[in-house]
Amino acid sequence: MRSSIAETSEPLPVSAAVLQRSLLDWYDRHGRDLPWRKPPDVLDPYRVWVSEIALQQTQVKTVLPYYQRWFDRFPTIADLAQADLQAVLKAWEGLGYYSRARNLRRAAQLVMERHGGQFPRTLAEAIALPGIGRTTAGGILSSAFNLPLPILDGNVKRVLARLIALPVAPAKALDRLWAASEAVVSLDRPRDLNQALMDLGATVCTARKPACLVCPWMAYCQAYQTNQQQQIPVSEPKAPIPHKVIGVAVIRNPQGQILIDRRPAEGLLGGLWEFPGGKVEPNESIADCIRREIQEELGIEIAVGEELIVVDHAYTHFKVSLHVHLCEHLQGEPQAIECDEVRWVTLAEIDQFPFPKANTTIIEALKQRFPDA
DNA sequence: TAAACGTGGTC
DNA sequence: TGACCAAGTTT
Repeated sequence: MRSSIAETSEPLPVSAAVLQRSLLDWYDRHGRDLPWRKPPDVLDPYRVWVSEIALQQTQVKTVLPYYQRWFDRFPTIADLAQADLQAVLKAWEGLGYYSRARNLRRAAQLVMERHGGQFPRTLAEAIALPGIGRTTAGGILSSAFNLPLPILDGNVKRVLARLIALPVAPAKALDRLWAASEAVVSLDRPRDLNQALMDLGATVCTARKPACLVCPWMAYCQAYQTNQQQQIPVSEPKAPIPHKVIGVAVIRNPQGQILIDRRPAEGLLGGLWEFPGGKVEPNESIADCIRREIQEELGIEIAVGEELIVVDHAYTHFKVSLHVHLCEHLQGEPQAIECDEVRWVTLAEIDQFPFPKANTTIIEALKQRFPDA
């Protein structure tokens, strides 16, 4: 019994066989040559898994320099499972979305416990691991084991939204997009088909100025055929993001050491180190803010000195201006009140700790200011 | 369901 | 400079 147009309409504008043949032929000639895509890497589920996690919301070019380095440090799932969280975060430093690194390590431990150190081969078992959703699971299993499972990452959403001329934002039509992805997955070459979909999105069916004239799906693309490729996919309105002004302290002691703290394990930049500080309240000076925050967070008194640098940084859902001042420790033993740990370190030691990007900018400024330290 | 969660590149 | 975008998952 068919109940609605939406449920009964075909998921694809032409047969899957036609789409598969044209796309795979294009992929054989124009697909990208990526390390996790060819043997021996593609035959190692661990390598494919790490690449899929690193590539979440992250472009290939950004991931490339991290990829081999990761396996130098954590050659096997067992090595990752046993590694210190701090070492894992240091290897991930700069990639962002640090819950990915925490989840990767935790999932490695679960693979050891549940699957004897072998990455599981079923969708349900893969999705049960932290940090692996349906897209990543499909990506890993199709790539590593050539299983016919659909994916729906940003590239595929855009490609399929254009192919079917989706009239609403992809987030509002995930069921239809998953159905289209499932319909187009090749039974012969699922690995190549999925990789081809992503390559098409990354290199031809791009967000801005898609190269429709060289697209293997030009003749079938409902967006192109109706000249809507610039308007599709429909974008969602985005909420304005707040801008916070933060006072930050570089606190030095008479030995020339600097005080850093480790952020709580979960949440924003969880487990990473930083220079202490906090949000400037209305009608509060930067210096007053820094003194107050350091008293509240670390329980010590400091003297706030000259400004070292102002760092503007944009996160996904807010922006900050870090007003960083050089400070002197006056009295009190630093306590980890609103963080997980505090340490005095020298500039020579500081590179051993994982820091978020905005703080590495501060470290660079410090090294310039104190080149002999 | 919507917000939280990083960073680098482009226009 | 600011807005937008890029191989999403979690809560």
